[in-house]
Amino acid sequence: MKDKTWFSSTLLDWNRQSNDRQMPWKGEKDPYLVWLSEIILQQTRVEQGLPYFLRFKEKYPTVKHLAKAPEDDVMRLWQGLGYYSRARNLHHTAKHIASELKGIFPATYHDIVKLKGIGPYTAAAIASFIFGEKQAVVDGNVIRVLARIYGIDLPFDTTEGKKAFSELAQKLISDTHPGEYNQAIMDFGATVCVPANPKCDICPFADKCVAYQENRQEELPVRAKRITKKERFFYYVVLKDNKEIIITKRSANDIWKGLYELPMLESPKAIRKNIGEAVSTFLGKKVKIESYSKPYTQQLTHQTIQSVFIFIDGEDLQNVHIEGAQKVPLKKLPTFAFPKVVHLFLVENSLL
DNA sequence: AACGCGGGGAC
DNA sequence: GTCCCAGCGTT
Repeated sequence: MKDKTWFSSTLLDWNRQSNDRQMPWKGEKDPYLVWLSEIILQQTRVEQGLPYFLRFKEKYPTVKHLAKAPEDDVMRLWQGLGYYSRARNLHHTAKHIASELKGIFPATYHDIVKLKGIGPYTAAAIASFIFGEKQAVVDGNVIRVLARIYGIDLPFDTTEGKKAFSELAQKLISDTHPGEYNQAIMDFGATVCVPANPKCDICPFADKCVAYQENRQEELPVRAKRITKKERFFYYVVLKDNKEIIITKRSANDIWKGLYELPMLESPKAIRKNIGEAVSTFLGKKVKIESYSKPYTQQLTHQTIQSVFIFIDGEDLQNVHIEGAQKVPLKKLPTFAFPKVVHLFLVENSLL
């Protein structure tokens, strides 16, 4: 019979009998390290985030180490992981904790959720794992597990849907072992109730699972909105001599904010001719194009970006003036964080 | 309430 | 190709 604790006790039984998922931050009692792991894992698979967690823990073992690091160093360590606002907010909050909170991490969900970069999910995770507070996490795993077992076809990416899943999650969480419960439901979603081809044959909920009983596993959960991709065309200008190169920092509220790149001209559509003119206008002086790199196509979640790198013939770096640009020794390039495509170009051309 | 934000892996 | 991933901040 489905009594009040049916869900949580079934889940905790599964966790103790069948869950062998190991991760370095599991059981961690230092709130800084749990916080760090949770930020890294936002919208990121464990396997992808793991090496980053180990590198951050090694380089910044405490919140104070992180707080006194230059932002460029933090971005450099985050390079390649994506969603770079996570790194900026992580650093911002580390400085806030070190200076305003005397290095002490807040101890309640209410106070934790106020921190920049920490929302309902991360606050619930930290509050329950570290402080034993009864706050249910709601992430992609939890939504999928609950949608299937309880047959919820309300779209989860709406205000109404979010509220419904949060309330159900909070109703189901274990009174006595909230932290273990939160960990278990996410492990369960990540290993058994997976998005495609869930392992219903070994699922302890199967006989009560609405989705399984009605064979609707692939239909649940329901998302309301579909992602629309936009196309963008980036034309990068390689301005270098034997020892220096010109780079710029992305500062607009756009993709890759906080990272560095080469001077770049963006076009709403592919420029098929007169690229020389466009580049000359961009640089404010007549230039002759020496050659082009191969086109680099990058598939991101919300946009497709095609980038071409343009080599300029006989350019004199002294006479180039680009707003916000800086000339740096080639040797120093490894200290800057670049978007994946720029990094790849630099590596393929032996500049990095 | 709606939108923007990376990169990688599974299918 | 599409979808999803230990979500969040901004507008």
